[in-house]
Amino acid sequence: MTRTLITSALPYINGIKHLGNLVGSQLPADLHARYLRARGHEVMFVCATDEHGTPAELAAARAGKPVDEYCAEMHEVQADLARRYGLSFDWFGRSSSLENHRLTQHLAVKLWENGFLEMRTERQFYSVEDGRFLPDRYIEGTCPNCGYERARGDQCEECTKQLEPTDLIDPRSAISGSTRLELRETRHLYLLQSKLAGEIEAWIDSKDDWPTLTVSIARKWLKEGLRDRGITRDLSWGVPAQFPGAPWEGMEGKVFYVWFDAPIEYISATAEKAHAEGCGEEAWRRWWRRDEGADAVRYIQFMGKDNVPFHTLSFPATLIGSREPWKLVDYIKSFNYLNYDGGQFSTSQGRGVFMDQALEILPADCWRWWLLSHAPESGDSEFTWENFQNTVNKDLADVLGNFVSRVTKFCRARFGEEVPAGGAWGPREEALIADLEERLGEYEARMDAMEVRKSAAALRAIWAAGNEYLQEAAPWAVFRNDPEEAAAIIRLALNLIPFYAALSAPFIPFAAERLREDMGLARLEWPRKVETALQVLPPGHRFSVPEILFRKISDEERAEWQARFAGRG
RNA sequence: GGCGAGGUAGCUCAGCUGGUUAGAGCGCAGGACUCAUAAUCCUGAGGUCGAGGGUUCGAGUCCCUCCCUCGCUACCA
Repeated sequence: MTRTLITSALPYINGIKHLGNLVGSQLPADLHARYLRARGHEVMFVCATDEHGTPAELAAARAGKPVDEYCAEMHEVQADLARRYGLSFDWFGRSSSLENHRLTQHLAVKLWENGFLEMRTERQFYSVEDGRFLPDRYIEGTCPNCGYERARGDQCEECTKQLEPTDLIDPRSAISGSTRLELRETRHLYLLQSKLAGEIEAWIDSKDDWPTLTVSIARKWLKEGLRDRGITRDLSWGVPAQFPGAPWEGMEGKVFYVWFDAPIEYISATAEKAHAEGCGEEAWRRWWRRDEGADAVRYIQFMGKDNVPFHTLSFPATLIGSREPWKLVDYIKSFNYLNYDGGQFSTSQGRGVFMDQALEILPADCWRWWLLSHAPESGDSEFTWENFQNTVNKDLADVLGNFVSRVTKFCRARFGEEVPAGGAWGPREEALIADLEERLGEYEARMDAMEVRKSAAALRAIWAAGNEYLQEAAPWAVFRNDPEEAAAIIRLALNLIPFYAALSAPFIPFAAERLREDMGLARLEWPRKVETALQVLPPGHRFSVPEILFRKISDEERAEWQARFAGRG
């Protein structure tokens, strides 16, 4: 049996994510995980909150809470949202876990021993009033080029000129506005990516099946020359830069950079699960250590395009440089951005729909379906309320929901709430089965290839096939003269419902579960053969007519939501 | 500025290594049906494939120039 390891980019801890974040990593990862499990694969699907870094500290300060407490709370909020969206993580961990502290320090030590870390002294702005060193982005001042007064230390947003913080006129802290800034010396560990560039490039070159988006981003960085990267920061919240249980001379009071420890959490999260469940170390190591079975694992990462450099370059550099047999990613599925109604989602402006708000107005499956069927795979894609309304109403309510409705209600009216006996399938049914067999093959091929939008289209076509069949077979007309034949038609149509539920579960798990229950089945089986699958409900099998599976979105609601989420500014 | 991605029907998007009249879904128009969430099914009308040049027997697909959008540019994550 194939074992598949799936990781989704880690959502950052400082707030609730918007739908663009969801569709860029966690949701497609969940789709694939659910699909593979249904096909009988052993899957390990892990995710976690990414909890370190300056923004987490600042968000905690704004909330008036200690950072560890803030992170613990936000982790629960995100975990709860994940559950409500049906994200089927085998483990949803925390990058602040003990496991991650240990492993991050372990890997750093290995890198140090192998000569891939170096201590360097540099000068950096220190804000006396904030009591902290400031990342370039957190320094504001007047742009020497265009005079814009709110230019950031890395770039002026007005004239797009690249800047150094020292270029700024009247530099001040973006956090407090304080101008008491001093250049102070500080020492940091650097990951010598330049020494590993050759190995990384060879590794990237061996991946001939990766999406162009993934590879082109990685190649670009390699072409420009992989630079060494500082992996420690002068912060208090994070993985202490020290040896496991012992100080690291010169690194006192420093923590590892969030981007160094975050991807390591993929591994640590698997260990968290093993420990939480009282399993031995081998329970997680068989997924991650090539010397302990991970060579038989296919490892797939899902992420937005902004994460690609870290997953194609710096994280592999960490693992390769450790000279330990860690599992490297086999396939990276990356996504572009989802735009919102002609612009971008904006957390600061409250523009667009956020994960919690979305669930206030509609069930998770509606969002899952729209987002996945419009996933930004080839380029940035666009969310509009009109498109969303049309898609939900047409695909979910009319094509799928109404199919279930018309079949079950017709059966109840003519035969009662049980699968009718009598009649036999003829050429029309054989043709449908052959057609479905082909469509199923298409759907599976798309899902195997992780072509998300095309998978959705293939699934929709399977739903539509049921309506086409009913229209042609017209059991309501046949019933008048030949109730037996009508019974055979309806028996087949009823059996399409669990068939659809099984195939649709990766996309719309909640609706699939309701259908399973209403059709009186203990579990849904992925169809091996269409003809067999369409006989799981035998004559006499009881069912109940489902409630409306998906209600429609009215024009009034659409208009109201459009106004509500337009944001300010 | 540099680099990357993209600009294809009203909308959201497919179009692999260049090859007959450029596709899908939605929307729209007409028809059929009446079991169903005023649902479904069938048919149809819509595009000088961002602009201009070039290569070729032949280009949405390759080359050049230009225009527009978005992203990245390594200390936001």
